[in-house]
Amino acid sequence: MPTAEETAKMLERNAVEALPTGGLEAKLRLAEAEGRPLRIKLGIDPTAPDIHLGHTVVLSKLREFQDAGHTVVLILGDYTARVGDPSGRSKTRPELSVDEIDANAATFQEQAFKVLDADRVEVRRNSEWLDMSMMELFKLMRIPTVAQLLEREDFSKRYSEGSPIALLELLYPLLQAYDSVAVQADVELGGTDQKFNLLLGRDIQTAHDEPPQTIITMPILPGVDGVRRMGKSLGNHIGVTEPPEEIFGKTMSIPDEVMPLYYDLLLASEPDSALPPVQQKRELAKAIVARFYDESAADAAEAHFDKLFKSHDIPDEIEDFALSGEEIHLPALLADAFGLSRSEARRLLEQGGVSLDGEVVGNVALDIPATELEGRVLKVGKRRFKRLRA
RNA sequence: GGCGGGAUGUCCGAGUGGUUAAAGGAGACAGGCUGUAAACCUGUUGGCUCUGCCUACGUAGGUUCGAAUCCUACUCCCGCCA
Repeated sequence: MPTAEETAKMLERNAVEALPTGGLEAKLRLAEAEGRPLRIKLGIDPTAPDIHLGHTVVLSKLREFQDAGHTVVLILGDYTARVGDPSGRSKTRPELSVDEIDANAATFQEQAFKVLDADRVEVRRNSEWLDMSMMELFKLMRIPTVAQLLEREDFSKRYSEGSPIALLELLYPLLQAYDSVAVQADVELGGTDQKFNLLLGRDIQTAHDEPPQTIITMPILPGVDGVRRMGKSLGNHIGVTEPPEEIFGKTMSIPDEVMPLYYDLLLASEPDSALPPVQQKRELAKAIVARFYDESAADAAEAHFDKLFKSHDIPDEIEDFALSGEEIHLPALLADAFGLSRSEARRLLEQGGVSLDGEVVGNVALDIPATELEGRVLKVGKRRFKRLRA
């Protein structure tokens, strides 16, 4: 049985900050003394339907807590999603409909269980308690000052450059903080961008005569561009439910510089420096696929990758696309098959980005009889394929 | 409530009556090089029945041969005063 000190050290591995210093260890001792598991809180606002690798950094840390015998309280922020977390944002979040939020919450929960142990988790929705009375809200609003809120970098930046900040956004941290009161959190996790919100939770708990939580911030995983944080709205994410080939391919496209970070945050290991970089990245990509699927899927994804990008072959399975009509107008075909506009299709043709059975199609003969296209493989760019069927 | 400033393409941002589908940058896409990496080079980046046509500079009108550019109203944002 590891001591509280050892456990705390293990759990604080690769965290950016754990505050207050020694707080986690004290919480662990308390749990031991009271003979109960700690309640580890994570709040996720279901603003987008899918969980991506960025989320899994924090989820994996939660898993470690679970494995150490503690309870995870996963809060689906169905109520806060309607407010919109301003953290790190340069503009107000778009408003989501209740239906969207519900649908997102459902898939989120399901996907979170790809990482979490379903037996040691309590799933809550913050609409359970945030639909509060004005008096309760006033109590919250007495605690932080306007100056404290405006000092945050995201707000102060927006304020100084003249971008609007809705009063509601100022309120967001309070709501998240109140979640900690509602679920009696011992520890709360979040990305480094959540530090303010997490710390405010401590003040709000104290004001409600509850012991303040310990907070742990985790590093932010950069997206496939290697620069900005991974986020669906930034289009640089790798979703955990994406097909194995996609996860593999997207992982291969990350810049080398962030590879060690990916290894550390996603696999809790280091790249094998004896291997050439490309091999290191392959191992990374395979390990990530294997984590969300299995070894054989990882091997298949790698094989698929090689086929496409090493031997410039076509993939084993290509979706069929039914041709309609006798004479096929190429731009129209491309537009329908790949969801492009016809103008876009024309440009691609001009630039040699379209090929049929491996042969580049220029923009000369734009009308082709359907019979000539039957069974041929249409390719756009490097990785979009359709098999044509008359 | 009063006064002043502002709203431009995916984003940022130039443009104050006439080759302006709108400079520049970012992003994205395609091609080259490669390790489908990054960097770098080239091209493209509103739509279409595509050597032309249509639609676009917050919204709706107006002035003019001609408007993103001038006028009026409205909407929204920012600031100052209260």
